Amino acid sequence: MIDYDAILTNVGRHARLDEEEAEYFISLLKFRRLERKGLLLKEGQACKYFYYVHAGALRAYCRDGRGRESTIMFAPADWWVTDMYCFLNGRKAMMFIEALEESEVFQLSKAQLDELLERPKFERWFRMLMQNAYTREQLRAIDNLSLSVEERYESFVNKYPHIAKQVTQKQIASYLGVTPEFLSGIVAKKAGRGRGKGAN
Amino acid sequence: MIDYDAILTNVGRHARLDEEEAEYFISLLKFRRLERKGLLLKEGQACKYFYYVHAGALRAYCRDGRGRESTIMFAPADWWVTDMYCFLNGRKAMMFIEALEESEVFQLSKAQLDELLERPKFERWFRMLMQNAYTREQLRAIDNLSLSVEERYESFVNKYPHIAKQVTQKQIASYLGVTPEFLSGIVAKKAGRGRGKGAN
DNA sequence: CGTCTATTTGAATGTACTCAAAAGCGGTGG
DNA sequence: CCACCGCTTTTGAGTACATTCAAATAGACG
Repeated sequence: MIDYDAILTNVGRHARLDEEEAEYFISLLKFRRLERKGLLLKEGQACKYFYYVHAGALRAYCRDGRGRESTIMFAPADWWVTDMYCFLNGRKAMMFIEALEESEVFQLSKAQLDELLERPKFERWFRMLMQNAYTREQLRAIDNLSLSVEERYESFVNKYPHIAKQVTQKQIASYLGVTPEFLSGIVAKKAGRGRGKGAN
Repeated sequence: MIDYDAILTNVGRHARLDEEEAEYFISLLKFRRLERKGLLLKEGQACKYFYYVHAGALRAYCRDGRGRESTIMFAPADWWVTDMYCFLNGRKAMMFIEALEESEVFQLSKAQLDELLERPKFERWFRMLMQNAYTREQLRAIDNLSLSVEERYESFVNKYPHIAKQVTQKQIASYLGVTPEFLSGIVAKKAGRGRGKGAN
């Protein structure tokens, strides 16, 4: 019925699972479907689950005092996402996680993850996820500290060309930490300079 | 001769080691002393080691095209530090790691870490390090995206009061991503408003 | 004590934001 | 299929935030 191939392949990238392990892993997952703009998590809620995006795309963002949104990360198909700090430490969520389009996810609770982590193979798998997430965040921090907005935009598009096509410019602006109006100007300038390479 | 208590206590926070494990761990460490302004790592070098700060304090930073420095992290005593992305992926370093004062570190090579990670207890230890590092970076990213410079400065001082006293204002400015001149103004304004609370 | 660097101050400049309004685009219902 | 609605994108004027450059002062270290 439900297709577990993608998620097993994903986990398999860091842990070679045998039959029993694969079945055990799958037995913990709960499948969930979301309509466009549906929320998996709201600020203030308990953050109970770690999500694997099976289809569609999600966005995690925070809202500050004045209602401005900051996009923390995009999670297209085959990514894992949650408000990790709050999930791991049992705090109330600081983020919203929203479906950018109709999506399907598998969820894993904290207790289930802890159970998984008792097994060395799964601990390695999760260690690799955290390690990659950390280095990715660090590279992002370097970009934010040392590049101009234009360069950050380029860097984003280069790193995540697929995401850049999937999401609105406004959402990219909120990921880069600038206003949509300002990013619009930057993109127009680049398109002007770069004629010839453009689509169509 | 060399005092391993601190580093064993540090590791012990996430992994209860028995005699054999502690000795094995210690056998992998190389002790190293650094004078003030000494460099553990330079941009472009192979990043071979993961460092534990036994005494003193380090700073990891990048330099961009125009020579501007961005501080990635401070590593006071009892912290671990390296250019993690380059260390784990065998790339040439993007960062400098410098001693802010006379310091002592233990170093662990990539091969040694990989050996350690074959043991579940050490894998858990390292997983916890990566997990904490990731969530810390993510919280920093949220601060950078949603707070004003003044608020970011406050947040930094609240999170790391000890570091804030140990490092120069210029270094804090480069951590926050602003010029030292600008931060100077902010700090003066806060001190003016906050009279009465200030240190003598 | 002298040197080197950090910090402060200020003026001029540049970068990014706010607010407002128009134009574009996609989806929905009639 | 068309017309309308809501949201995104664009454009521009005015403003606020942050940088640059320069010079004076203050602190730290040898």
